[in-house]
Amino acid sequence: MRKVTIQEVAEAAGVSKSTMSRYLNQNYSHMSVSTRQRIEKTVKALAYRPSRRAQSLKTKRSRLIGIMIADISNVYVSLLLKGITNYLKQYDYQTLIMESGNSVEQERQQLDQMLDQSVEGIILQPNSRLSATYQFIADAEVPLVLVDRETAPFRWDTIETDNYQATSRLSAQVHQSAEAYTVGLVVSEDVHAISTREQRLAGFINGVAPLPVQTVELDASNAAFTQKLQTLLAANEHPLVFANNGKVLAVVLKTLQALSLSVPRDVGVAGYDDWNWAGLVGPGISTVEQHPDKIGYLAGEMLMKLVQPHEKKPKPAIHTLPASVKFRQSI
Amino acid sequence: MRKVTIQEVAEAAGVSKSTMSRYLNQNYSHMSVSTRQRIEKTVKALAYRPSRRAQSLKTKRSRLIGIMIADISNVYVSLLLKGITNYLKQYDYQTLIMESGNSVEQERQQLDQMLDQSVEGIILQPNSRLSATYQFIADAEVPLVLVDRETAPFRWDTIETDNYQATSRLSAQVHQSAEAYTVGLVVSEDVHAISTREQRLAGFINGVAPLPVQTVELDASNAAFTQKLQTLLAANEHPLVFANNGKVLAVVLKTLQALSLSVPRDVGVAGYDDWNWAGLVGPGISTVEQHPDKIGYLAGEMLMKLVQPHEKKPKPAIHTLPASVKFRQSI
DNA sequence: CTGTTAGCGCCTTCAA
DNA sequence: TTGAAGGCGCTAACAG
Repeated sequence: MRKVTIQEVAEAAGVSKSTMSRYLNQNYSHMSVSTRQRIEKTVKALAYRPSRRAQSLKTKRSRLIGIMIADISNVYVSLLLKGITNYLKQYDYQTLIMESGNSVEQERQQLDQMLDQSVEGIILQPNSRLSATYQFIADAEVPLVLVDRETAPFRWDTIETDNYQATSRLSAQVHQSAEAYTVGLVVSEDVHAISTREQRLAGFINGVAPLPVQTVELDASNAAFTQKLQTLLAANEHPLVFANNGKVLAVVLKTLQALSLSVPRDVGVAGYDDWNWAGLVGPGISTVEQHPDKIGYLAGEMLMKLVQPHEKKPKPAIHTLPASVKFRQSI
Repeated sequence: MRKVTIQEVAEAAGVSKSTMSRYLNQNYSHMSVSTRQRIEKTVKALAYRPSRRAQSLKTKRSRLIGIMIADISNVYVSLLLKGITNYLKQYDYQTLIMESGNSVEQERQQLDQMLDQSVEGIILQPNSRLSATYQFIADAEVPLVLVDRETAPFRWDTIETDNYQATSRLSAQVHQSAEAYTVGLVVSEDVHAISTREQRLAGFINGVAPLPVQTVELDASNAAFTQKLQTLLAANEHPLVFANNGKVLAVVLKTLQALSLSVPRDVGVAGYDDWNWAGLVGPGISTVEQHPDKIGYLAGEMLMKLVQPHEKKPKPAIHTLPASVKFRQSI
């Protein structure tokens, strides 16, 4: 049962390809009712469905939108995707999802492939902080919306969390705490690679001020963190550990468990939670909860505005969404 | 900067479209080195990239494979996707990802759209248990691989976890426990809708036998579960609660926390864990950990075998992957 | 070694 | 109200 073409249905219905095409595009204006019904029946009988490829070759509309994220196994990202598809489902668009694996080169390759597939628009969680990196997308005249992270200088619609504010509010809780912390320890992946991480670090420093703040970078292993922590404890410090994202928070908690450290007696803990599980762990971990689904939904909305032919295009802007701060017993 | 076509590069390089096409498809066999280099330079200068749509219209190869899952925000699914893309990245294929929202009708619509986009193959987490539901895909001669769940009668390659075995092994731990459980309580979404859930229920009953087993269905709220649990406790039962998937486990744990019940003193808990967080919660929750990334990877591999033109097609089979059972203190 | 020609499946004037 | 013809960007014989 090979795919049937417009030619074949047309013949079966006893009309020309042009008439078929008119039917498909709902140009019923000047078509006799009888022809229309005849075509309708034939289409149903043959289970005919037009080929998008052929259509789009002609019309330049692929009905494809590209979504480029850093890591698809990330919970934040999966909720983001949920939000995007949730908005897009009312439209007749399909999503081409690719992941960059946090590599700028791979990202570029994948984006090129997206363009090759003639996507009509792109939602991007950028790996690079430079707008110039993505200029080629604008050159190809493909609408672009950034999510989660921003690039400089400002150029495209960007939807992100209010990281500075939220982190600041959460970490300021340290001043209400019965525990007397002597140092803040921010655990993060490469801080300066991504705008978001920098914003959170800055927010933390602001929130706990005048407490001194140290940072430790988390790579493949947790060795650096473990060592840093033990050094601090050996020096009789009382650290407040801050995990800069959900993945890091998981590592931090597992490390503390492995070291049999008590929270918040030995160390305080706070951080970003993507899983919504932090409330169940230990005494309840104080966290920032983002709303990636909302970010995705809004990104979908923005992109559709840019893609739809007849909408007036709004000026690009940065949209900052508030995050929820959950105060629990871990500080 | 509109997209440049093969025609334009050909003219710029002073060759015909055919020669350009040969270059693109690496048919260098009978092409003078000078032409080749000239083309190479022009292509680079104009930043030319061929249009996949046009190519595929001719060649019937879209380089697109469709992935249809039930719920994209599910952690299991995001790891599954990771596994698939992880395998596919060595090939030049893009993924069209859609979600069915656990609805058979929506699933059908989306699958139709996938076929409209001329995907070369489909990986499907089916919502229906009937193979007949998906016969139209076979009719369209599009290779199909099922993941996570199976349909009957057997017809396509299927990659899934060994749910019965794993659940059985985990729940058999009840016989080693110091706690004297009097009843098993399986919490699940609609058990008979999905093969996987039935397998787990059966495995649980087998593992805890001869302990009596009750079930409770989880819908939007946790009310039914809460009530059932309180009834059992009021009757002085000592229940072992089993959460049939990761989502349900989260609800169960949050409910127990809300009721201030102690684990395992008041109730024992075990279940399926998608997050890998269960070890951090309470006394450590005994769980089955699946390996969705491996399922995805294998699914990608199977599909590529079916899609690649020159491979000999293996007979379809059901591939059952073992899960890990983590014994912790919650039983 | 390279160009000419004829489509792939559909849409879109232009005529009839 | 309908059909014929041309073309979207590319590939693949077939010539030369």
